[in-house]
Amino acid sequence: MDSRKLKILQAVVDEYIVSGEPVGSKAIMKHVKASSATIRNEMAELEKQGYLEQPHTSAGRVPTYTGFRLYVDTLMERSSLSDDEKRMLDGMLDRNASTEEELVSSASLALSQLTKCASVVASSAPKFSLISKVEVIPTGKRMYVILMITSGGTIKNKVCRLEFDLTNDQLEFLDSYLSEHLEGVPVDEISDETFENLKTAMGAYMMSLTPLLAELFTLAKEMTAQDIKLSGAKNLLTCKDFDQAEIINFLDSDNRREIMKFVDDSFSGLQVTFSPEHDGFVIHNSSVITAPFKKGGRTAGALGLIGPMRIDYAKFIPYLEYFSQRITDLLDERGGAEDEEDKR
Amino acid sequence: MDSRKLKILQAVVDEYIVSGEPVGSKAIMKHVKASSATIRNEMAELEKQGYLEQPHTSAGRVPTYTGFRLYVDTLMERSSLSDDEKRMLDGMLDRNASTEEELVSSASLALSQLTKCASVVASSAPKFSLISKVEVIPTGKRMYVILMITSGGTIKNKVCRLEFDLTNDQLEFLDSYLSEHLEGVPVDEISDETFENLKTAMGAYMMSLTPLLAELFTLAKEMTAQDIKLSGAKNLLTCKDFDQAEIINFLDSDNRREIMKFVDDSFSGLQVTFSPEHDGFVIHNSSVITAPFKKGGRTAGALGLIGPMRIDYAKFIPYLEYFSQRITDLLDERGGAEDEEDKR
DNA sequence: TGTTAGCACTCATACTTCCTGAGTGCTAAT
DNA sequence: ATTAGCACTCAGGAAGTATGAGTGCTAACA
Repeated sequence: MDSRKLKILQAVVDEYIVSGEPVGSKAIMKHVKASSATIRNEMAELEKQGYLEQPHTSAGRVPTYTGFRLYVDTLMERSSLSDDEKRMLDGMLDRNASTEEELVSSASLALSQLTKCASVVASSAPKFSLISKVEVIPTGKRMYVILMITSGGTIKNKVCRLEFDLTNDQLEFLDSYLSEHLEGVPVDEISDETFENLKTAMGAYMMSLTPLLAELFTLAKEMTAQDIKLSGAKNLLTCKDFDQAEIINFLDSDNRREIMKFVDDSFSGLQVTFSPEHDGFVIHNSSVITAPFKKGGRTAGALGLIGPMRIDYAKFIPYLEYFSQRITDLLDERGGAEDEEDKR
Repeated sequence: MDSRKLKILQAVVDEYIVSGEPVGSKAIMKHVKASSATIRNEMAELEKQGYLEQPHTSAGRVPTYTGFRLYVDTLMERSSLSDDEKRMLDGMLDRNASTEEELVSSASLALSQLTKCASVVASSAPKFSLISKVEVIPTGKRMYVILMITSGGTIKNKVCRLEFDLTNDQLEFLDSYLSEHLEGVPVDEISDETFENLKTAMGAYMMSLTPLLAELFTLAKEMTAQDIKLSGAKNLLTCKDFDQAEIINFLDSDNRREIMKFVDDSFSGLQVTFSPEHDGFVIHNSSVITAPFKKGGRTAGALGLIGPMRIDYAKFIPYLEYFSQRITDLLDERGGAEDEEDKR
């Protein structure tokens, strides 16, 4: 492909990103040394090739997603972060966060504020962490709380109501059995089988304990469930590139499902995806940028940005990369010791 | 006030609630035996008295909030629930909910779906409950989880990172001290003073434990914090009676603060409030209906509905009342035993 | 004296019509 | 291959024109 044509495409995208309006041949003259007529000819060809399109005959051109693809993959000139910017981004991270979740959330919040887009955090973290504590705590007549903590610092609990009160014997037995057989086990290795073993091991106590064990089991499942959190969703509502009804629909729907669609691919590295590339992503005209972050050398989750296709990639991609890098650093810094312990 | 005039006002409100358009004199003729001219005269007077207003000269009348007030307080004919309706509402309650929160949430969700309004749950429950368990659990190098459970079944935890690892001695001492001195104490009696006492009691351990105690203290505070949960907020977005920008603003803002404004008054009994009556409630043209529910004879929270002023009060108020009654029943049914225990 | 029929008047809303200008494609000259 | 020039297109705004629902007022009526 002609180098001038590429330059023109780049110019169209650049202009479109800032203006949001179809770009005409005259506007391109600022970027490319050629007359408007020449540019028009080239643009007509770019349109034939599928990189541009015209909303209507007498309007300028708008990039198609294929055009954006080419732009993001090869044309775009990424701006690198100044020290000031880095400081600013650092300042928005909650370095005092005591949990991974809080740290990543603060990045997500910052991103959504900086970009006026929605931001998402997808964690796959629990998969690699071990159960470090299971406890059953009585909290009232026939009420029990099951508490589970992983080495990664995730804590969840479930309340369980039984038909009968447990005797001290039962509780003691249960407690010691659980700590003996579950602590140190990777969360994602808890399976139906584990559950069955557990039930039979309970022997005579089985009948009364089954509902409790069932809860325990679903709790373990919930711990491994991929957690997805959206922040700044309202930014999408006020974004004029989107159809409001569509956004409302999205916010209403179980959007985690939707978001999953692209999260799975995101763990391998920075990725930009456009809605038409993801069959059936509900928000038309949107793009999603994701960057994974690591913990102890392993991918622990991803940070993402959902916005219109017309987004300042050159600026926001570095933001995203910087955040994911910082998160990785911070998690390693503080997490190193813990991980060692886990492996013991 | 003339009985015919009241009838006319009632008719205007009734019509307006279903149509959402200004109501003209002809439309009223269906409800009141009088010519349109007479009705017009009466309406002119109702306007002078502040119950109605005209968007513009050649339009019908719209009730003012004073008009709505009169309607809700004295004019409206509440529909009583049929057995079928009751069954339907019952079916939407999650009777298997193991916590109060889940139960009330299910009612809130149901309400928002039935009414196409936003629904809110305000719980003041923790105020009356006792701490039934405090535990500090080590979960990794220098990482500790503080767990707190109340008799009401609320469970919260906080992660805390210390500068140094605690010795077994310290942990043991802490644990026994906490269970001895905090368990059984009403959550809302935890004060700065308690905190200070705690610190001095720690004696030699104080230095290392202070950050942990601080977290413990804020955790206790969080337990008493009034919890407010909004569901079905997107219904407000699609409601044409509202200004979308205003709603987005509301959703964006810390709306709990806003909602607090009327929640406080709501615990005494069913209440309908209109936005102009609440100085500065962000959503113009809205009304809020709240109904308290009880637990063990004491108000434990309130269920609320936020919608446009033009809302089917006759139908929705009974819904709300029914739900809050059912919740009260269910909580007493199952909670009775627990409460006894609490008082012990 | 209260009620009603009739009529002139108002005004938001919707529909048309017209205009403007940004932008195009094509042709002919360079 | 590039460019100047020109005729053409068409979205979007401005201005004008119905339409009709609804009003207030007046005068007649029971």
